[in-house]
Amino acid sequence: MDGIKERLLETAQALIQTRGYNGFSYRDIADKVGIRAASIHYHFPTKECLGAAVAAHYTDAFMAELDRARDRTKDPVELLRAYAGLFRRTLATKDRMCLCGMLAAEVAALPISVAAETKRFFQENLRWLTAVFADAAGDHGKASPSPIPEEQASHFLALLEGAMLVAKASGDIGAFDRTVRTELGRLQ
Amino acid sequence: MDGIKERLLETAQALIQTRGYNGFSYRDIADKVGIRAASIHYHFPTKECLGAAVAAHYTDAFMAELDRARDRTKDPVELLRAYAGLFRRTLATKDRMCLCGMLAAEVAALPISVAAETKRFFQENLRWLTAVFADAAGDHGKASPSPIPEEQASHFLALLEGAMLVAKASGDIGAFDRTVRTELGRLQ
DNA sequence: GTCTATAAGATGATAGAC
DNA sequence: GTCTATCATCTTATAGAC
Repeated sequence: MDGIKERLLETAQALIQTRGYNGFSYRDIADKVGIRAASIHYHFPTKECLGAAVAAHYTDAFMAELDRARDRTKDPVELLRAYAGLFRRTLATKDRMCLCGMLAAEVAALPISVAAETKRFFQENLRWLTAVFADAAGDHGKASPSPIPEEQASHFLALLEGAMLVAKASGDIGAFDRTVRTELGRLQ
Repeated sequence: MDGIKERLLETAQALIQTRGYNGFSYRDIADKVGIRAASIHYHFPTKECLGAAVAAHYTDAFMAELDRARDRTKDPVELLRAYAGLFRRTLATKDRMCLCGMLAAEVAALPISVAAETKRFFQENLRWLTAVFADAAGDHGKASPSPIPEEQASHFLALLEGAMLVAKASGDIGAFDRTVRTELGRLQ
């Protein structure tokens, strides 16, 4: 099951994360995997199929990691640190953008099924983050104006996606780290 | 001076903002402007020239608007509200991504001169925002841990760029508005 | 499952007429 | 300045052999 289909998915994912959906071709994948471009159509008949499969696989893997983190700890700040860590790993180890952050920017140019999978990534992430922030609010006895969990979630996700863009444009991952550290410190 | 060169720039800008640098062609521009694709090469010999000119023009116009805002008021929160308003206009009136936010995501796939202009946009924006936050810090007599203006600038820019991505993926501009309103309220 | 061959169209770019 | 014509190359996708 760790066959060629997975290698195609991972290679396509890397290409989308660095070049965008319209910035890669079947041939680019073929050259990296060591197969002919036409052969890819056997596994993924169209580029839309491939793109949707990549986005779905990415979202599922992402959410699975988040659920594992939730099994390890219930501490909200610790969970948010783990959450930010997922984004950091993408940026630091491969100099890639968040797959769905990239696709979100291009959403107007995407086939519908790819756009739909992109939307799902954000929906599920916002749901997970909202639960974490709602938990955190319950911890303290509602101090100060008590922020809305949904807005905190949207804020945190936007901050991380944007910090990745700033880091990529500046060529400085430190910018991402500083933004995350400050935000986590503020939440504590 | 409001001739065809400007129409080509504006059309190319709109295409990059919605489809990305690799998501449009000379023919796309030609169809919208009412000229043949080959004729564009007279004004912009290569796609790299065109891309760099679009980014440069965008950054210059953006900074010019910010300087005008600075002439109107010195109130930091009012300036940040105006700053966020520029991003909102892009998102709301044309459903476009910030040009350089889009290019930042694709930076690994860009010709060097286009990547360089993208970097300049972020540098100049961070410089402007840093000055605003430094001003704001001087207003009060250094209350609490006194945040670093450079980090506040990077944070604010990242938040706006990311909020645009979240809004685009969700198909909900309200998400952008809520994020901005909450952040401005927090800064007051 | 992967290959070759091929289609049908898009792409960035150039040459030369008007 | 804009056109037509043309180029070499790339792109997604299909058909059929192995």
